[in-house]
Amino acid sequence: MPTGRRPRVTHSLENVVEASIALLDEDGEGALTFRALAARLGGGVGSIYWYVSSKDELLDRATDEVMGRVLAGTDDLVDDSDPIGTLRAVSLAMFDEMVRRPWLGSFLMRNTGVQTNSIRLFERLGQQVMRLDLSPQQRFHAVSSIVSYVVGVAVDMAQPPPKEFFESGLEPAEFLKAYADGWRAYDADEFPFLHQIADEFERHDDADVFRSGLDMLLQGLRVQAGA
Amino acid sequence: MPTGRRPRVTHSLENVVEASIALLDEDGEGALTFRALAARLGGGVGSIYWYVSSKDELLDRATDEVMGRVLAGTDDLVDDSDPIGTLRAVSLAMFDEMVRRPWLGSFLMRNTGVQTNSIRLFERLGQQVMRLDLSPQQRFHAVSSIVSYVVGVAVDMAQPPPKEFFESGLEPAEFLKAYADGWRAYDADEFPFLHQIADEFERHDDADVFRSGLDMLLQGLRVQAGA
DNA sequence: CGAACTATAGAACACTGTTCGAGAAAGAGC
DNA sequence: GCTCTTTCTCGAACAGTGTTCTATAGTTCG
Repeated sequence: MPTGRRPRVTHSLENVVEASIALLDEDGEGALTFRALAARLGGGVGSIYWYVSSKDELLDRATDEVMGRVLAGTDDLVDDSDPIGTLRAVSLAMFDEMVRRPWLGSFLMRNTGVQTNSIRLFERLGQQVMRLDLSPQQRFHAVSSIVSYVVGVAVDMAQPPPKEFFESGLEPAEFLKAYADGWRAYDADEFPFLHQIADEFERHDDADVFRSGLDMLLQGLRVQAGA
Repeated sequence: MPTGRRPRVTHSLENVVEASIALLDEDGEGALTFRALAARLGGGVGSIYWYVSSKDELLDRATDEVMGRVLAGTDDLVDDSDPIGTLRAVSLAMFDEMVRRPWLGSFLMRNTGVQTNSIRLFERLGQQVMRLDLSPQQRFHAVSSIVSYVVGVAVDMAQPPPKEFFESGLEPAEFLKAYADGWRAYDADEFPFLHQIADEFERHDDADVFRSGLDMLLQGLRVQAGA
């Protein structure tokens, strides 16, 4: 029984990581500060350092936690009879999670010492590539490239729309149009590609773009494996 | 003639951007602070805000400046008779610059409103893709994917080696080995891929990996274009 | 009960980007 | 020569950050 004063709060690593993820989900990367986190946990700033030795470690732990969920969620996507199909399915699952949590991309693959689940995902992709007729070096290159591509798209999506978006309260579609109009403002003779592409960009879907590039990559892999 | 007191310094946007790039080159992203920048310019902190309205803009300007140099440096790489070869050459030039300046990757493609040269590079890639037999949508997807891949690799390389590297003063090669040993410490049955790959990783060259993935991507593009 | 350990709390520190206002330098008009 | 205006410099001050430190509350265990 507390002796009258406000009772002290008690934390745990799970609590801390969970609250961190919640803050990141709600308001993005900038919302995760030790003070905001402490307030959410109902305690003091210093306490967090009992469980985590720096903000970097906190971010790594949060990232690793959601990567763990991705890993678990892709368990039944593994189909050993179709390695490339599995590569595709797992990559798409990662993409989905990145759509759900745009902050993920910024921290992915930062400190593989702590982010064990990222390594597990790396391994999962690798095991599929092992079923293809490739040299170890080719396998290493293939998985590295897929990861780089996924991370690249992730970074793209991690960028919040400029603040003008929030200020002028435009719909996402309208904002896309405004962006495309920015391209159309360039000189048509000097920038033919920008003009040809503006329409596509205006009605594009991130998932389509992602899938398209992924399929190019996998097609290249297929050719390399001599299928 | 100054009246005895220390004479005032005079700046320019070029000066400011130049000094920023120098700081970034010398000690990385963390070294660029307004105070360090002011000290280097021999003036006060406030003056910088006359030329630039925020640190984000400063970073955008610095990034755009070096992208401009990449753009200029790739002028003579353009070979209209070999679109895919040109895509490859331009991408490799970007990779080279990212090796030289690891901080580049972190800021690439952040604010296309300010980073005009990034758009020009986008256009340069696009014009090559326009020579292939593809739909506008396919072209848009192709260039976006290449850029995502390049940025993904850039981000990989932007990560400074953990501080243990500086502390223990290891050679780069030894550090790579230490990293590979970390992989070998995982259970061999559960992580067959990690083990098969450890040797490759230990003696890998970033440029090889980059080229390999790029070629996969371009091979996929070639197939799509029905060549 | 008392000692040892685990864990919490919040003030204090060093550092960041940014704002602000005072004022110096340089022209423009007369 | 003198003003008035504009352009630009400067550094103190502010709000916010991650991190460190120390006091101390709660718990465990002998």
